[in-house]
Amino acid sequence: VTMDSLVSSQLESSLNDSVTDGEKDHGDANSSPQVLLKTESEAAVVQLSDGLTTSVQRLIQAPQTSVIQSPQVQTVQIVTVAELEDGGSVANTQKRREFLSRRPSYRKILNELSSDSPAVPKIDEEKGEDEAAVSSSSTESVPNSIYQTSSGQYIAITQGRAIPLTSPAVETLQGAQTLTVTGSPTPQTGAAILQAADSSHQFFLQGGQVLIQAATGDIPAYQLRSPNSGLAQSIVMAASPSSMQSPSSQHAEEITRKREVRLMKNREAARECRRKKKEYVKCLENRVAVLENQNKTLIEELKALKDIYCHKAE
DNA sequence: CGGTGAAGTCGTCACAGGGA
DNA sequence: TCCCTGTGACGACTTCACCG
Repeated sequence: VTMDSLVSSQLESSLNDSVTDGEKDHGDANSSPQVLLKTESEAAVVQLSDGLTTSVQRLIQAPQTSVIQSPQVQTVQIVTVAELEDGGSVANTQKRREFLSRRPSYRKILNELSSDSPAVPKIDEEKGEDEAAVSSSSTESVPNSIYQTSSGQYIAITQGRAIPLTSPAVETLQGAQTLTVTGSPTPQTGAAILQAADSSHQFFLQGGQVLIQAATGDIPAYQLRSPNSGLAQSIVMAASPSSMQSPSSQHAEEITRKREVRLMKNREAARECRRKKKEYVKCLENRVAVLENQNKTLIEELKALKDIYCHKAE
């Protein structure tokens, strides 16, 4: 193994791709693949023993004066496994895009990191497990989000599905009508069950939200309200498109609805992705701090050993 | 106090990859 | 092959600090 410098522990890519794991395998240098590392300005080229060439980026650079060159703790960050082309004929942007699109998800990366190091927190596979626990009935589920489409349809997104909502039994309340029709099996103040239009799903309205009919007429409008505050959080329209439109426009309506559902889901996905990305970056920063500390400790330890050795030699 | 640039946030699009 | 999900890119918008 030849290495010019101590490089950062593999962070970005899967641990399976890492050359060695400095935190874990201090005494297991033999199992590491052979690498030849040629440092360049920012990145370095690593040739693995199996002939695979890859680009390596140095995240943490050891001080130039460092004398620690133990092969056991040398780790590299593999940025891309795309083969390096001699002429570099592919445009930079294209390469960059290729690299970016091939990155594994933050969840994957973090979970792999966490499986290696218990200090690294895992990202939950499923968001809202606690919420799901609230629901006990098999037909009950907790919608991640309730939306109104531009066509006026009121839908809930749950378990990756968009489900239209309606009211199977409407109670009249002094000009306002509640869509909250059944009590929760586990009674909870302000909690309610909402029945899906296809009767296949019921939704548990959390946070004491109730659905109030806010307008009468051809297109009923509903508001999500908290019983405590009484403030309307949003106005939604629960009319079914098919009840108002000709069959010819239903197709276009369906396309629009599908598009809106897709946009909605993508919006949520983007939010979730950004959240994970932040978590991931935070995790990396923590790891950098840990490794820096470790490095510092090792340098001090080495200095102390050197001192002892020099004293003995004298 | 208004103009301005940097940084952050959000929604949308495009696309790769995985599962059915 | 199709559909869905995750994620980078991009533009629009907001917030904030700085400056004249």
